[in-house]
Amino acid sequence: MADSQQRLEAIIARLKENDCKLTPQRLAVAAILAESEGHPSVEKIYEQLKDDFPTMSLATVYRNVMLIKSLGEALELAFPDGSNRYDGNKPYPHPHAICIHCKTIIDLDLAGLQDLTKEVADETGFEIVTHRMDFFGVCSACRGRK
Amino acid sequence: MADSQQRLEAIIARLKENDCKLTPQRLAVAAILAESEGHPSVEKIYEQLKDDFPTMSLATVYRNVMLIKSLGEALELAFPDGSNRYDGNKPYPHPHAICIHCKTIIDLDLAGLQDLTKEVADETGFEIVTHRMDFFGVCSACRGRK
DNA sequence: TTTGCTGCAAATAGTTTGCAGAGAC
DNA sequence: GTCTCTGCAAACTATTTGCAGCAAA
Repeated sequence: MADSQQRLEAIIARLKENDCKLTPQRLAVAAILAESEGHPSVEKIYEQLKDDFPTMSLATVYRNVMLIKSLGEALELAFPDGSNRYDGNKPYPHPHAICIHCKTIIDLDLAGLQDLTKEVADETGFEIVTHRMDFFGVCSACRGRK
Repeated sequence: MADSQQRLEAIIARLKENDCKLTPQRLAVAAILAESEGHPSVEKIYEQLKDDFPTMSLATVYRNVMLIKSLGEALELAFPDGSNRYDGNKPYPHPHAICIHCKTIIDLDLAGLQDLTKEVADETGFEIVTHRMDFFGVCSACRGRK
């Protein structure tokens, strides 16, 4: 989609801004993050790139994902099972629905979220900076399959 | 508080139910989880127990925390930075507010949560089983300190 | 040319496991 | 007495780092 193309350009712009060199490996990682098809893990990104870059090292993927994350252009989603998945397409916090069977992750857009954040701020006296909201369940496809 | 005493008994009951032996180490871990003062990490639990059980092994803490968690009597809170903290006092999913400076974790009770879960179910077709909701920010104490 | 990036391999951190002896029931 | 649990150490996994050569600007 055109959307991911725009995201890629945004990430590249941010990299240039910070005087980072645009190596082929880095651009490839950025491209996958920009698309974020299925919210890939580092391992997934690595596997996707191995074909195009046979000498590609896992460490390089880690370094570039971390770099892009630290520039605020990718969202890290850490899960209790220790797996980390990334979203460079919507790099701001947003709710997800995760299927506990097929591990599919769906982005959500919830109306009540703004109010909820305010409620938290009022209740706790916290200055809320960010949040993490995941709903775990069984997607309709997996439910049919069972 | 009396609350944590009750929780401890509930955990012990569950352990017996599952034919688990009540070793002193296991009871000590259960007691700390029942209280869950500050939502302790495995490391924290270990440190608290080292005085009473000088030979206590970290592995034993891990094993017992995992056991109690798997019996549904403790909630695991995994964070992006890789740290895990546990709540055996309220072992069901509930929202938290986490101070990004002092790492304090506060339990929340949000009115809008039920509606939100329903909204997600309707929007996605998922059968929601559980959720994870954390708000990160700066607590009033840390804000004053700055 | 300069500086940062990559690939490799080794290091690290957090967690898990195998095993033999100890202890709960 | 039986069978699970514990402590220790080793194994493991995911991630990070040091270094020498390579490549982008």
